[in-house]
Amino acid sequence: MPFTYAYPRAALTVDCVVFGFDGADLKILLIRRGVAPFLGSWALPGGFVRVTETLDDAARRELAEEAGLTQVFLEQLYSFSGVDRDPRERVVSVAYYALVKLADHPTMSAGDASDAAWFPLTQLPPLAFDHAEIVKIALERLRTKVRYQPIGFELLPKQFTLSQLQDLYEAVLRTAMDKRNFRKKILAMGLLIPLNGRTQLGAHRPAQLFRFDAKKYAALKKRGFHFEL
Amino acid sequence: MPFTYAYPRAALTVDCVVFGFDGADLKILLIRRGVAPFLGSWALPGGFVRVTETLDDAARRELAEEAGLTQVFLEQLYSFSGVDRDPRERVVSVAYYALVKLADHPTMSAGDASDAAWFPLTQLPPLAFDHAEIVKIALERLRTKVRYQPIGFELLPKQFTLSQLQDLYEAVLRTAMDKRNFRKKILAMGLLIPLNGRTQLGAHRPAQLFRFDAKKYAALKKRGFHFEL
DNA sequence: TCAAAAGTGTTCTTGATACACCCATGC
DNA sequence: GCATGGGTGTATCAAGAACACTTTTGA
Repeated sequence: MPFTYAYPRAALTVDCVVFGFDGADLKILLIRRGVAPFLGSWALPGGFVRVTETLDDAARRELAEEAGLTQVFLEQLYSFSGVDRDPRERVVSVAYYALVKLADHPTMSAGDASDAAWFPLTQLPPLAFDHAEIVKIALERLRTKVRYQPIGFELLPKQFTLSQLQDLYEAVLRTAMDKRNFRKKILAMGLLIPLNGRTQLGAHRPAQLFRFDAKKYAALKKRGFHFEL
Repeated sequence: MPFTYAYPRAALTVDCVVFGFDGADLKILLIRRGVAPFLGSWALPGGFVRVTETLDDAARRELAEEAGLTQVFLEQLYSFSGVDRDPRERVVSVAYYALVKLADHPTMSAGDASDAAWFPLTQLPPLAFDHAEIVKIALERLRTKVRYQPIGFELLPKQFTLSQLQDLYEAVLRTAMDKRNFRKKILAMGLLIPLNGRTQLGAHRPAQLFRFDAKKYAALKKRGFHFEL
């Protein structure tokens, strides 16, 4: 059932850079390709956009199909249009980045995709197409955005300790931060709600758990508040 | 000469939000449509992406064809994909925003487009398609970006006074700024080169002209400097 | 000489930085 | 009782905010 047009058209795809944090390293989710081209290579989850869906719809559908991920933070990143980025034909890809609570999706053994795995950013394998470039842009975006919007919480479990939060920021921004100043600043915003539960983990003093107060943030933002860390 | 594909494909367009500054108001460039749909309505300059060109190429080509603009600051903004955003068929549009030195392109009587005109942002006519939404997103981007990247200079002539620069920031950010503090801060960055010429304008004290030192900025940026105003 | 925009310093307040020790727990 | 990470306060320094008058020119 062919579809014909008066002028040639590029194919349209979405690709998703999915970030996760395991408490130590920032990681991204890759899928091993089961079809040519780049058969057997690692690639970003993604695929063709259907003519009946928006780009956001397509990105969410691909995340669900290829990685079993739903309900994740997802934001459009950039559109990539190099004329030869796909060896088969002209393909324009709209890239997204997603943030997932790795601890909540335990071990995350992927969906129906042939093969999916988390890679630390420092140990990425060679990637198909121009996906290395897309990852680079996504990382830049994450680094700048995490500083002035409270999106870091999307990478942590709903309940987290201040040390976990600081570890996350240090991993994303690749900088060491002073513990007292970090706690002072983040608590001064009044966006973290202390919970009565506690965490024990290993053999140490239990830490206070917090959750991010999204409603309060939304209200403050309307009144001109700017998150910044 | 039809082109056929196994699956239906969306058409792909680019649309450009072109900002200009006349010394008092921030303006955008609109084109009056000469074809259906929205015949006679005002719309953003833009058009279909050819299968042989990148998105950036397409945006620059459309700016040249429809508005006679070349050599302008141009940056990809966001991709819009509402299923019904074009009444004819499925069209995905990649939006760009451009900054032009309005004073250098004098009166800017447009290119070969049937009709082009500059509108102050406060007095925009109804726009075709979802272009009002695109303008809104572009304006948000401009407002956030102008504060931490030196792109404001793209809207001023190469030589400008500090008052012109401050007027620009006040127009874009819609805030009043203190003259002494503004000058102190911007000069402290060391990115403005004072010129020996002077401007006279009306019947007042001449003002020192400056130009932006793009080379110095590039060098500083590499060493971790962050522009911020 | 007047109107209009250019230009210039200091004080105060606020937020950022630097820094070291005790606490609670499991082993 | 010891190893491990959790938790806390102050003093200093830098940057941002507030603020009013003199200068230069053309008309």
